[in-house]
Amino acid sequence: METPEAPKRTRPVTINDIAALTGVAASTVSRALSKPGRVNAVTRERIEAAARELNYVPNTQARALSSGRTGTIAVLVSAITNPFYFGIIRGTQQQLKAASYAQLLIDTEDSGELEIAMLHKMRQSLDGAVLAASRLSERALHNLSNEIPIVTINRHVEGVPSVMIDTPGGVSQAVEHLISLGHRDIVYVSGPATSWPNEARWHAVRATTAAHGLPTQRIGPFPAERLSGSAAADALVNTRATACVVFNDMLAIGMLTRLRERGVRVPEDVSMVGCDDIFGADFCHPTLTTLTAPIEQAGRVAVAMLLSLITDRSPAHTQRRSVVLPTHLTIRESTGHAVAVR
Amino acid sequence: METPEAPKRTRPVTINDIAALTGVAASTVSRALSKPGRVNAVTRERIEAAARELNYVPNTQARALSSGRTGTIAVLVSAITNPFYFGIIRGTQQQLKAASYAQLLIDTEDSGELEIAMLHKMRQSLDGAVLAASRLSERALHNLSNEIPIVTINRHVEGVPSVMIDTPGGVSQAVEHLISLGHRDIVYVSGPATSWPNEARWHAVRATTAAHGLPTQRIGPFPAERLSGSAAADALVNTRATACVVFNDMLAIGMLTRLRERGVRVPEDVSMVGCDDIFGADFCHPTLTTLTAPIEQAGRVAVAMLLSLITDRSPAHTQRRSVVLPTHLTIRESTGHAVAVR
DNA sequence: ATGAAAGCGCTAACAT
DNA sequence: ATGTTAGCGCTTTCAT
Repeated sequence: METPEAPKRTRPVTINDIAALTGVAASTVSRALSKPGRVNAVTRERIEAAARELNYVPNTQARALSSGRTGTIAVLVSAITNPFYFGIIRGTQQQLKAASYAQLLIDTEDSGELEIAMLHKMRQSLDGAVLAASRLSERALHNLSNEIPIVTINRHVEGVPSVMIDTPGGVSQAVEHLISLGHRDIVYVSGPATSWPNEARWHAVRATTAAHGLPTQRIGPFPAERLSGSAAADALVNTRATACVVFNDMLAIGMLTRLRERGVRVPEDVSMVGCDDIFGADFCHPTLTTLTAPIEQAGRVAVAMLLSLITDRSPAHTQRRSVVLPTHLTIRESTGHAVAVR
Repeated sequence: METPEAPKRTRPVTINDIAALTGVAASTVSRALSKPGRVNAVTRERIEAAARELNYVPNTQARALSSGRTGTIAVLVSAITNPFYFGIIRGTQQQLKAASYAQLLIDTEDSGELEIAMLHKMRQSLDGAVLAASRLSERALHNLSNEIPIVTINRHVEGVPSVMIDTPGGVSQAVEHLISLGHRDIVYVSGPATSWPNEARWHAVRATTAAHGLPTQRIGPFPAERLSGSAAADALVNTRATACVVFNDMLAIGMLTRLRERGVRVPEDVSMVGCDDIFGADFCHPTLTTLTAPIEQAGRVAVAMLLSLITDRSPAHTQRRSVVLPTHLTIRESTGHAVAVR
């Protein structure tokens, strides 16, 4: 690395230093560095050489101030503890790094107010934002989208570009799987009432069971946390259902723990399907049958869309407004044949 | 929220607008907003009222450009997939938000080159950095620390403020625990060779076994990933040891999976102790006896130190240069009595 | 193709 | 206590 050896804090090199060294104007240096091609090839090379020699690093603040582009993208997650968001963040990180953007991480703590407040405050220091799990109203999202480029994940609002993970589609598959195992009494364990995907998953469960002429019910809502699993598990036992689809793996893993404590065997007594396939779903006990979501990919795609939104001059209608990523059912140990009688 | 209703993108409000509205100079507005107390109470209130009315949001770039303070702290992690770092990030996030700092997340991909390159490039857009798991040499860290305020986590270099999680101290406790269960042949499963904590943990294992007159050996090094657990597990079986201390939980959980596949029972055939107590250590199978580290707290403390480093005018020697956070042994299912014969 | 000059929004001396 | 004036480093017209 060309790190300066001197430990003393020294005045950073600016384009003026390069200009002085090469005998051109500062504006030429700026052009040579930010839009090569708009400058003579040989002078550009001289400038680049000088920049390298002086170990020049552009000042992003100054650039942002005059150009309006900050080179920073915010990624908003609703609760940084949830491994689901680890995957998202990992995906966005990869894609942003590849495009030389910086990633500002914001935890909205599941609060729509905080979400809008943060975005509003940082609006000027951002080129755009990825909203993973927005709690905002359709209208708020719509307005926001006119203020600053945004892409949502798992939240669809007309006119706002989004990446949807097709968990509802997968849920149908999961329910079919349970039915094929002989289950006739399937309940949906509901996540937070404010969660958009939660509603979608519930509808998918209901539609699929209905198509088979089976009844269904939902229990909850429960916070999507491991600790809430206890309450959810107890509620589940009370229903006397033989199988359940759980809002997400986080909650499902919490339920598994509680069921074990109570001596309810999975899958012998009750089968369970989770959603997401987060870190841990493959090594909990029993391992969890779940809807594997392309989480990391969702992060990558969201950033790709956002950057094209920012960069492209193409008219809005040319842009892909929304993409849907498929999920698939990963069958592990937590689902099995229904027993004849409970 | 005081979000403007108009969806049209409009020129942001500046201090000049406030100045014009209140009839004072822009500099007074600046003072009133950033250092109240240096301005008359009533004019300040008028200014604040106007700012509120116009829905003013300071432009961080401009502020950074002229003041040199960016209000941004970088947090560098070596591999964003590891849940250990999510604990750190959660801690830093909390503390930074409380102090109204923005958090820039950087994944160094376990590369010292990337680490120094990123920091060097962003030096001017940062007020400081938290290095969780630095791969840099002592000298590089020392130099860096003169360029920009940094606090390291789990890496001690003279003159560089650090937060140390006392896992080595806990390791001794873990080894005592195993010895008390009758184990006489304990191996250390090594993490990455470049990892500083890895060495410290190994030394602690060796010192403690030696104090009891017992032999010990290490196997590895292995990357601290779940997949590497297979190789580590196979190597462990070959040693015929009855117990092991593993570099971290990530690797340990990977080993658990492999041992199960091979029909090696934990803890009946072999006992295992991990390090960190990451997400998953309490629900893997069997649940993992491990050294619980105050991960989130480490993140919080690191930020607190960093901010005081940045803010305080107190002379360097007044600053806490280093803090050590204790760990404790959490006993779960993966450790048990040694069998007489293998 | 290049240079000169005017800001971007804010802060920080320096005056008053 | 407040106003005036210079920039911070860069990009961007507008000339040449």
